Parts: sequence; structure tokens; C-alpha cells
Amino acid sequence: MTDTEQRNEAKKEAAESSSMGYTFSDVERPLFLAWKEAGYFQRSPGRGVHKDESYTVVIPPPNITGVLHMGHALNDTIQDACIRHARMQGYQTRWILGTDHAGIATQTKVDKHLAEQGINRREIGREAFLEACQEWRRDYGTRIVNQIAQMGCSCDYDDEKFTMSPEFSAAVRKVFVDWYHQGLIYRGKRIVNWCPSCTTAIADDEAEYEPEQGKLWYLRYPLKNPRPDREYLIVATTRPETMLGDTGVAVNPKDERYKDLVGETVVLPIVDREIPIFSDFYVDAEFGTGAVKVTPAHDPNDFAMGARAGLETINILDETAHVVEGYGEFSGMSREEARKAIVAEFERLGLLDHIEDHDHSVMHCYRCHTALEPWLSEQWFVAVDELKRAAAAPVEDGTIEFFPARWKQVYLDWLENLKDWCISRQLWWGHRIPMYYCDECGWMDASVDEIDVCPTCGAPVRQDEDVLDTWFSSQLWPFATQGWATEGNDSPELVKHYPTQMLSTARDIMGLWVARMVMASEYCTGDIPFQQVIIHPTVMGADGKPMSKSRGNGIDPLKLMADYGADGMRFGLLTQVTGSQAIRFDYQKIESARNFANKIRNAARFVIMNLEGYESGEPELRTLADRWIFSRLAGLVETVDEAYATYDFGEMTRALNGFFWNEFCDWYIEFSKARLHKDADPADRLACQRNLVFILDQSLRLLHPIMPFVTEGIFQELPISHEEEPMLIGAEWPDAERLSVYADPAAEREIALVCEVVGAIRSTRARYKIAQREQLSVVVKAAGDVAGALEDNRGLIESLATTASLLISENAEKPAEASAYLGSELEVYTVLSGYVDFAAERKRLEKEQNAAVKEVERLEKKLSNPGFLAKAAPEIIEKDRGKLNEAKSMLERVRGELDELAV
RNA sequence: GGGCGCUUAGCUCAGGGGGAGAGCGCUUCCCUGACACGGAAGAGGCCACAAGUUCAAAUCUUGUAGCGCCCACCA
Repeated sequence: MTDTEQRNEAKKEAAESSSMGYTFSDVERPLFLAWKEAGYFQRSPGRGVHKDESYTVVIPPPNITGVLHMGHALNDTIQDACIRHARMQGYQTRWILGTDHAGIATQTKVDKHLAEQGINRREIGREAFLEACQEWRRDYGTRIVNQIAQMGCSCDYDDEKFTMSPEFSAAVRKVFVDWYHQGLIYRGKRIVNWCPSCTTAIADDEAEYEPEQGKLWYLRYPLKNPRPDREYLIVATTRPETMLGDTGVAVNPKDERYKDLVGETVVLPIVDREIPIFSDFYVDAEFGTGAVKVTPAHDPNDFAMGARAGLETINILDETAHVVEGYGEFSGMSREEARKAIVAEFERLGLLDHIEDHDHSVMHCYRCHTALEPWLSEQWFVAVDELKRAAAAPVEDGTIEFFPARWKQVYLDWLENLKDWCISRQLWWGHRIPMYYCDECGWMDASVDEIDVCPTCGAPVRQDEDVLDTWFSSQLWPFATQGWATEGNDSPELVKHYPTQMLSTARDIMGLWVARMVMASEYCTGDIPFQQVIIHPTVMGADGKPMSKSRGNGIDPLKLMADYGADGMRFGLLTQVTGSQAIRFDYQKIESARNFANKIRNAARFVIMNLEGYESGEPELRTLADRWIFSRLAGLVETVDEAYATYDFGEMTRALNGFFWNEFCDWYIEFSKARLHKDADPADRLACQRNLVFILDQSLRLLHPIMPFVTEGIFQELPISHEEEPMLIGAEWPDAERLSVYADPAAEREIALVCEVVGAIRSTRARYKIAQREQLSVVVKAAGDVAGALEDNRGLIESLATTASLLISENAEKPAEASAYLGSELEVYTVLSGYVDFAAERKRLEKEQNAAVKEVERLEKKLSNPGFLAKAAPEIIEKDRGKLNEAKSMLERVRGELDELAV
């Protein structure tokens, strides 16, 4: 083990035992509280506000079923960055915080929780169960809000919302009642996804498809009037037990095989029911035998076909999926038992043609994993035709914009295929449907207020037992959180903060939530709910698969924050946000971001520890380095602004990191060191200090929305006036236009030359393993203007390259025993006095020679192409001509060097 | 089955018609008074494949192969 390795080991151990230097919670927590207490999180008008326009975002309310996961971490970071950015720009910001009661998900969790204590929901009854849910909600609701706070999110914590608050319930009831009275909500008997174990309907999106190795049974249905060539029809089915409820057999109208059978009748075996053969385009002639048994009560497609053909619907299963009365020996059997028994019966009757293996997917309940039963039952529905047209319009005409833009089509396609929405759930936890029934006189109506007695006959009424789908309340989120239920569209909050500016969410709830919010908003407020929709990429595990407990590839954001700090996690996540639809989670990105935070802290420490004798004042551009870094800053602000406008966070973080680390730290701070020296010119020293403070301050502002904690911590220590801007969170965002006066392409070109010379010397030094402190003699040969620029900045070169002597001249001669660097505009000769390794130099120069030869060939070929000369843009041709000249000159000089080495 | 996306350095990914980039990893040197979570210098890529458009293709079009996600779901 080398000394360095030993030292590193020792440091590592020390770090592990003392949790290295900086403990996040110690620093982050007090800053968070300071922001909160100073009122920055509150609804406007607040501190720092100087614009009339508002900037409002509603947080996608996290379910109270769990804790913060990677999806929240990314999504909330995006929103906080945007909100903080807007706040610094002076907008009246409001980030509405809250949680979602998440009906079915929470009920399952609470059920399970109670079961662990030996408590059964049905035994304790509805009231007690709901109290248990409320307790759960208090616990988890608090927990998740604390975690959002831990991330540094600048939501309005003093005005927290909940999808089952009284305010929200009022909104839900109002919408239900209005829609019911307008005929948008109706009750109907439909096929729904029924869980026989939970005994509730569940939404399509709450069902999970699981692949299953099944069978395809080919059953013979005898014709009522057998023909000489045909006694029966063969149907193929994956679910033979449903044949008890068959009321027809369907074939494709174009299917020649069955054309003459349409209109005939078959006699359903076992039940001896006579059912018609009919045609329907839905039937795929290629599949099975091309003849389909139709069970309208137990399959949604059959239901549709049955409706078209006017078939009877016969329900053969009860709510627990057992065969109902009236089917003899089969009655009372479970689905599985009935299947076996019926197949056996067909076999006994000689009506089982054959069996094939058939893999397919089956819907399962996502809570208990019981296979779902398509079941005919009485449910409440929202008629979507009218609503979906209203939801499509603002997206089609661009009033609502998607980022990335391709999601627009996904949204419209989803709406296009939307079917009526089943909103009733046979659950307890949720908004109870505000429908009242009188069993005496048959009166029924929806009501915003609670009703006890029938308005027509005075008898006691009962309220519908079912609750509403969670999404029915979630769809109201952007406006029901802002006083809509009580004050309508004139609510002061809505007037100021509606429509909201932006909604950020994951793509999987695009239809479920995003589209429904647009529908509901258009209908309830007559306005769009938000102007822009960000669909952020999904965070996948390191294996590229969706994060899940069963795969064990999940990442816990809380642990990330503990290990890398909230800032590290936030910045690291945003570096991975590109136009892509999925990101493969990469610890190294988070670690790099943590290192970046550390870099920022150390750079700030350097600036602050070098402020002896500092007096505040305007920046003063005295040197090339000053002009250069200010020019770069001006460019950075433009890039960052553009990145916010397009929500390109990857680009934003790359620009910020590159500027701060590679330009400000690696070069500008290094350039500054000589100027900050005790013996340096005091006036220049002060200018340098002011410039350092200015650049650092501007950098902190630009970084703050992404890394709020580190930047605020440093800002507090900066010797700038904190009277107007006491905290960075409310400080003014850098103004690209004002800074644009610093744009200085000439300075950027010149500094590149200086860096090229420094780099050439350092490179030679590294190649010959010459220690940094050993001073070198250097000769630079360059044309007049270049030499002039370098001469003006010889101090920078001398200090960064540690030279003993530096000769810069147009007519410089190559010194003896020197290593040569050949650039396009300059040559650098580093004197090595006796150390020159001729073989190594030759090898290196030969490599350069090869590259130069190739470049010359490439360009000559290109420039001798008549097509290129005739059609390419003149500036491109000019550029290539210049490049060819450079390449030729380079080649000539490399050859000259090689010739000398040969001597 | 439909839609969308991806394939660029060892790894994770940017870029997007005229000079191949970043971070991590790797190699060499360095604890120099901000930072070893660091500094300096390097090595490393016919940009998946094929055809086409073009004066010019990693970049545009089409196709092929592989990977992935979402939606639908055929009895």
C-alpha cells in the first residue's frame, strides 16, 4: 500500500466514524424552519414579491398509504425548483400542499393493520372502521408531509389540504349533485371488475393483469335442428363454467363456414337453454373455431355483443363468485369447482371436443390478488362523452401545453378511447355517494345537504351505502383546494391563483388524473386547471426495470437524503431528467451531486476566507480573467433561463455544474490567487474580492432552486447587504438582460489561448513527471496579436504554470533540449535541460503527424468536391478552408520538429 | 395487438446535418494555505445494422435486429 492509499484509508475510516464533516440534518433543518418562520412559504403577498402575476402549483397529493418514494422525490424536486425560481423572479407564488385519502388503497392497508391485531372490519362496523382510517391518516399524513419538508420543498405548510376534508367533501357533493341533475351521472347495470373476496367493484386501473398458463376448452353445442353434415357447433372458451349463463353463440358475419347457421338455434347442454346463433363483427374468425359462446353477464365484450343482439343477461354467480341457485348440483360451487364439474359433465356427455394449452393474462385484484370476476351489477357511472370533448379542446388548441410535447397525443388518444366511468365503490373509506332513497314511496335524489326524511312522504330515507372512486375527488384538486365549494369561481384564491401555471406528474396517471382534472375543471370552473403539464421520466431501478418491492430494486429517498443530503439528491435527480421517458437510477449521479455541493461549500469558504479588507462595491472588470468569467456568467444565466422555459433540467444542471466547477473554480479562482496575495496591489485585490463575491453570489442564486440548503447557508455568510434580501430564498433572480452587457467573445477567445499555453506546459510537466514547484523555462511562439494577448496576461501563465522564465514572441526560436507543443495559433517550448526523452517525444509527435495528415486529407477531399463548393453555405466553405490551412501548417511544423529530433 | 421510446467511451447518459461530449470508472503524478467528496495530466468510441435523401448523415427518412415502457386484451 502506498502512502497515499494509506492516508486515504485513514481518512475514510475517520469519515465513517465521525460522519465526515457535514451532517445534513443539523444544517438543513434550521434553514428550513427559518424560511418557514419568515413566511416565504405562505401564499402571496409574501416576502420578495414584486410582481402582480401569480405562479401557482398544486402538488399531486401523495396517498396516505405510505412514505415518500422515488417518484415523489423527483416530482417534488421539479416542482420546488420551479416554485423557488418563480419566487425569486418576484411572482406571487403558491404551492398547494396536501394528501389524498386514496380510498381502496388505504382501506386495504387499514384492514391489514387491524387484522394484525385480530380485528375484523365487519365486526367493528363502519363507524369504528372509519375512525381507524382517520387515525391512520393522521399518522401517515403527518409523516409524508414531514418528508416533503425534509426535501426542502417550499409548499404552503400552513394551509394543508386533504381530499376528505369538510371543504373537499362539500366540493365533491356539489359536483356529484350537479352532474346527477344534469344527467352526467347515472346509475346502470353494467359489467364491472368485481373482486369476489373484497366484494367491491374496482376500477380498470386498479386491476392488475397477471400472466396465467390456462387452457382452451373446445365444447360442442348441439344444433336444435341437426343437419346431415353438422350436428353441433364447437365453441372455444377459457372459462367453461360460464356456459351456464350463455345466451347466444356469435360468429363473424364474413365467416363463410357459419354463414348459413346464423339465425339457427343451439341447445345449451346441461341447462337445455335454446340460444341463437348470431353474427357480430367483434368475433375474430381466426381465433379458436371462429364461434364464440356469449355470456353477457360475465364478460364485458359479451355484454356489448349481447346488447347489440338483444340477448338476455343471466347472472350465474353471486357476489362471492359461487354459482347461484337453480343450477342443480352446480349451485353453491365456487368458480373453480364449477369449472371442473362442468368440464367433467361435458366429457360424460361426449360434448368435450378437445383441450388446448392457452397462455393468457387474467385480471387480479391488486389488493388481495384474487382473480377478478367480470360481474354484472348496479353501479354509478359518469357519462364521459360531453366531458371528454371539453377536455380535449384546450389541449388540441395548445391552451394547455405538454412537456415533452409528445405526451399531447398520448393524452388525446386516452380521451378518444375513454368509456363511461364507473365511480361507485363498495367500500367504506371514501366520499359516501350523496344519493338518498325513500323505500316507502320510491323517491330518490342527490343532495348536497344531508337528508333524513323523504320530502314527499316524510318517511325516513337512507343514503347510498357506496363511496365514490378516489379519482372522483382527485379530479377536483386544483380548484377544490382554493375555496371553490364555498365561494365558487369568485373565491379570492381562485381569482388570484387560477388557472395554475404548471402541473408536474408521472405519465401513468396521465389519463386517470390529468385528463380528469381538465374535464372537471372545464365543467366546474369553465377554465383550464393548469397551463403546462410536465410529464417527468419514470425512475427505474439500476436494472432498468420499474422499482418494486418484489424485485428489490427500489431506492429509498430518505436514505438518499441521509447519505447525500437533500441538495445532493435533488441535484443528482435533476441531472438525470432529459426528454427520455425513463431514467435508470444511478447512485453515482447522486454522489457526484453531493460532491458538487461540497465543491460549492469549499469554493465559498475560499472566497470568504480571502475577504480581509473587503468593502462592498460594484464589480470592476480589470483583467482578462474578470472579463471572461463575467461573460461566461452572462451566458450561463441565458442558458438556465432557457432551460426553465423548456423544463430541461438535465441541461440546466450540466450548465450550472460546468460553469461553477470547471470555469469558476478550476480557472477563475486559480487566476485570483495571485491577486489576493497579501503583497498584491490593494486596489486590484479589492476588485478581485468584489468580483469573486459577485460571481459567487450570482451562482448561488442560480443554484438555489435546485440546491436550496447549501446555497442559503453560504448566502447568509456572504458580506453583502442582507437588509433588502435577508434570505436567498427571496433574493432576486439574476437578470439575463442586465448581465448581457458583460458578454465578451474576445475575452473568451483570449482566455482560451492562455489556458492552452498553461495546459501545454502542465502536460509536458506531467509527461516528464516534473514536480509542480520546479520552475520551468518556457518559450511561446505566436503571431503578433496572439503574442500580444498572451503578453498582457503573462502573470496568469507564470503563476498557473510555475515558470522560471517566459518568453513570448512572434520570432521566438525553439530553445535547445525542449519539448514542443504545437497548437494551431501558437507553439509552446518547454525547456527540459537534459531530460528530453527523444523516443517518447518522437512517438508523441508521430501520433500528431498522423492526425494532421488525416485531417489534411479529409479537408482536401471535401474542398475538391465540386458539389460541396457549389451548394454548401459559403461560411462553411470558408471555415473549412481556414481549417485546411491550419492543418497544413500544423503538419509542416510537426514534420519540422520530427526532423530536428532525428538529428 | 396498438402506441411511444431507446441502442453514442468499460458503466450511466447528454448531444442532434458540416470539428465525437459529460459524470463515474481506469492509468500516471500530487495532501501546493478552499476542497482527496480534491487537483493536474492522460488512455479509451467505423455514434446497433442496412438502404435511402443530401455537396455533406452519429444527427433526417425507411427498413432490420435487440431492449424497454405504457395502453388494450380475443372467447
